[in-house]
Amino acid sequence: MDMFRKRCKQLGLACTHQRLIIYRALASSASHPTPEAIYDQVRHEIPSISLATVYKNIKTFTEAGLLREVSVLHDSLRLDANLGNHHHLVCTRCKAVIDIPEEKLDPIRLRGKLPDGFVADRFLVEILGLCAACAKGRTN
Amino acid sequence: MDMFRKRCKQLGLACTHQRLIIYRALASSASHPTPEAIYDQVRHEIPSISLATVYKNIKTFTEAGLLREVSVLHDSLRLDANLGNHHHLVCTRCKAVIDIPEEKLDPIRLRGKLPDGFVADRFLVEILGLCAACAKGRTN
DNA sequence: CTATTGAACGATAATAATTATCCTCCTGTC
DNA sequence: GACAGGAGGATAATTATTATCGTTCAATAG
Ligand SMILES: [Mn+2]
Ligand SMILES: [Mn+2]
Ligand SMILES: [Zn+2]
Ligand SMILES: [Zn+2]
Repeated sequence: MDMFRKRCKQLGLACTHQRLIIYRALASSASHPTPEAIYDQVRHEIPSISLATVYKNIKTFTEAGLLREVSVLHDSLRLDANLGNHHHLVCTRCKAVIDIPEEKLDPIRLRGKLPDGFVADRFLVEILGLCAACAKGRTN
Repeated sequence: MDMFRKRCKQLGLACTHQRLIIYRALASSASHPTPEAIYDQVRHEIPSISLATVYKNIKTFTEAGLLREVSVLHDSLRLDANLGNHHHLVCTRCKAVIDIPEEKLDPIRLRGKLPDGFVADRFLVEILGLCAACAKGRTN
């Protein structure tokens, strides 16, 4: 956890008490928590912390590469009337979603058994990257 | 598009003018639109339509299996401090996210070239299904 | 074709999630 | 220890989504 201090220095971020606790809460969790869940966790140690601080630091950490968002498209509901099996290209910058046929990938196959009693229904594959427009220039 | 009338009858849904136009907007779009985008599109034909109607019918269609949501976890931000390569099991009922090592799947590999000028960065795989608790009983 | 009726619609309020604002305070540096 | 700028806290504002409720319309029976 002293490694966190170093990373902050590298990144030019102040290593505040709040940041340390927030990061520790995240790093010690296996549940992929929401901002609210982190807030609830952190309040055990810093009862006076503001939810806005949690949000701000989540963003800061994510931009710094200390954290990842589990889903790129969580900001707004996106719908698909194409019920056939296919995958998606997702532009991480403009959030464009482009169909690609499933034959464009080697088949997705499990090796061995899943943990717990998890019952799998289907595989969802997103190829993250930049769409043509975003890959080129600034303006999209 | 007359097939839509049939599906509605099968499902016990009234085939309203609004539903027809909303569904047509979705079916004819390749962009995986947001509810707002559908609303804007539909308003060309039904200027008086309510945004709430669009939301309600999106939900109706999704529950009926006429539509799919592109991302299962769009409702709230979920964070991950595990930066190593791994995949996720996602419970579609309680939204639990569980890590699985990438060796649990055959490697994801592209066959041939991607369309457009899309520049891929990484593959994101989610195994959708039910977690142990949700697979068993009602209460979770 | 008309009457009937429950489902669906439109308007809008309410809730939830996230971001912005602004003033105060603390970390990092000298 | 003093200083400056970034960071935190409180809270307002914004955005996304859902709930409420009175009115209207699609489906069906007569
Ligand atoms: Mn699609
Ligand atoms: Mn993970
Ligand atoms: Zn793009
Ligand atoms: Zn579950």
